[in-house]
Amino acid sequence: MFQCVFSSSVLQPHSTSCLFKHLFYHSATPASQKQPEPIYSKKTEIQRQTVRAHSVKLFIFSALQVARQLLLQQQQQQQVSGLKSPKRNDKQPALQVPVSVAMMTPQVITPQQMQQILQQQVLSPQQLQVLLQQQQALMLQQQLQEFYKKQQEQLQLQLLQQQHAGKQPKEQQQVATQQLAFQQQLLQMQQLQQQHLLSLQRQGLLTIQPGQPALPLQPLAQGMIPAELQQLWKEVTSAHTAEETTGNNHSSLDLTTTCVSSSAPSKTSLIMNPHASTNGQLSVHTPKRESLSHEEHSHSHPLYGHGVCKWPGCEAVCEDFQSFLKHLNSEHALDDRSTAQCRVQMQVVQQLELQLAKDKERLQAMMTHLHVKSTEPKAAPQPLNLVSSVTLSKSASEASPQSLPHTPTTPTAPITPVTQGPSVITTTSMHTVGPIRRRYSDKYNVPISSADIAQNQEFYKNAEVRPPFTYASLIRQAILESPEKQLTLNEIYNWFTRMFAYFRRNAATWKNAVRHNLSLHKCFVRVENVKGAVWTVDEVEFQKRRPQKISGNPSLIKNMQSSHAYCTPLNAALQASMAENSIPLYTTASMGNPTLGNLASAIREELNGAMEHTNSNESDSSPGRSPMQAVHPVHVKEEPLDPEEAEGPLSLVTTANHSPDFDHDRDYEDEPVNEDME
DNA sequence: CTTACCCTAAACAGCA
DNA sequence: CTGCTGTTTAGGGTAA
Repeated sequence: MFQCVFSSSVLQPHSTSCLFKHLFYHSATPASQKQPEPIYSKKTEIQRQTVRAHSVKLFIFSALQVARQLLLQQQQQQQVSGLKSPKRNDKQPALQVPVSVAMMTPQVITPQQMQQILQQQVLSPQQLQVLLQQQQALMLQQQLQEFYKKQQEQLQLQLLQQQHAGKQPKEQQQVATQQLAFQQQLLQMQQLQQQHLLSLQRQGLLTIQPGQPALPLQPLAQGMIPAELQQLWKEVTSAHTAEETTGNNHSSLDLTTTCVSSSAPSKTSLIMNPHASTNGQLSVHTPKRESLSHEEHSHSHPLYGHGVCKWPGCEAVCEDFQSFLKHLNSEHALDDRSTAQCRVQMQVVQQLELQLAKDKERLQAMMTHLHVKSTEPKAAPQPLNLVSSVTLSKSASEASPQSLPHTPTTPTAPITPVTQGPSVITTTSMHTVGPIRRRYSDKYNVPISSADIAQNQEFYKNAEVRPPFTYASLIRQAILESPEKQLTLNEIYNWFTRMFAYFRRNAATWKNAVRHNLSLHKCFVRVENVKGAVWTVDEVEFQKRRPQKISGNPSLIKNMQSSHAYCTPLNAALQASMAENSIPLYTTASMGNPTLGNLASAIREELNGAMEHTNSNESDSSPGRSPMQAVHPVHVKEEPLDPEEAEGPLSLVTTANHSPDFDHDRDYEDEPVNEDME
């Protein structure tokens, strides 16, 4: 698999030729910000620009081709999966959605329509997913075309400027050219990053085949100390704002804006926001495109802009600021819902911060690459083997009133903790384990939910989101995934930390819960072994609990639809927000299917599994209930440092009730976990 | 309102 | 003594 980390992975692994062009593009980018050549004539510069333009052209073209290819693949995929494809259009890939939808969506479905679709549940989750894919593909295409246009304009402008500058003294001209080139390079990077995000997101949608090997992850802030990150961030942001204010290269920025804004609304309103759907407020939808493009009017209040309440998922229209305040106080008072939404937002921020850190590092690598040619072999491939979720804990804005004393024994910056390293390994091993999973899935007739756990493990492995499974089912899953169908307690612990980022902290809490569950539930049998004691699953006993437990599943359905509870909406909203920001859930490369569609389908399948179980008493592996349903006030207490486990603040989910006061400065480094016990 | 389920917390015992 | 493992109890939340 070839994947250039150079922020333009639109090309990703699909085409070698694309990759070559892609690399050509990179190498053809002007090294002007490097040491200026002694004789740096205008001609040379123009030649370079021409070459670059050509490369960009190639790049765009091939990206478009790839986009088409992907669309075709999707179509095939759909056909395989039995979805009806009404027609196929060569020019414009046909939206393979029910006619009612397709008819009103010649191009991009509006948020309202999305919401409507979702509400009416016209589509199955798979169909929704497909729809989303297509929407994204369409948008990508549009954006790429736009990007191409902008690039051309930009280059023309550049050439003009250079011609004009030719009358100036040579030195001045040289400096100006270099500055321009560098600035544009920076801009391009930003654009490419956006492209990259988008493409990653799309890829996340596309790589849903369980057997598909996961791509290696990016390092998050490998080798970068927070200060550096901050500095970099400053640089980037200042550059960005400078460009925005000058408006000089605004054309290039437009794409970025469009990219975000155009992809935002649809997904947002699609997934997010139980609230709006329940309140029926979505009818008054104002496209986020406006509110995102310029923020001038929203200075007064971060939650108010363009006459719309910007509370996540609200979008209620408020005539003026006063009515907004009224609305804010009435609709978003301090209640459970708001608290939950706040938690969601916190997680979103957390994810975004992570993504930001990651992309900053990528940007730096790119800049480094462009500055110093000698490092170029190292720049791209190096990150591939590394994992990113590390700094999740670091930049995490988790709320923990008492977060201080938890600093692990290794408070240093972004190490690649052992917890992470293995996570990559397990990513691949996960897939090798696939057959095993399938085996017992078949064996226990639980292909759906069990597979869901497994599928979405790619997501939970990296996202610090609480898995919506009970401890019991997770333990069972862990044990069943083991070759011997038995695990020691410590191995179970390791499985938890390995498979779920969420369990890389609060060790004392969840470990206690694990032990508690092991002891409490009859389905877990302790077996004395030569080496010690191992835990096994008594499947019969486990099934016995199911009928009782299953009663909780319809509630989950209800939760999903009415969104009263936080658990599922939390995930969905999180996904939505990630999607909204074109964030590929920050480990997209490695995550098989962290997408809305998959999550939705996973949940749906889980529900189906539950329903099936209700009807036929067939076995099922995962309970429908979510631990998140219990949102307890947590009595924060000092946890002893566990040399083996990551210690951190209590999770956002459990602590958010207390304190919206986020501690951004704390290090949440995970401790190395002794994995290789198996 | 009751019941079942789930979660967290915590006390406690046994063992290395 | 400390830490891990395992058991048990208590209490709170959710949902049928």
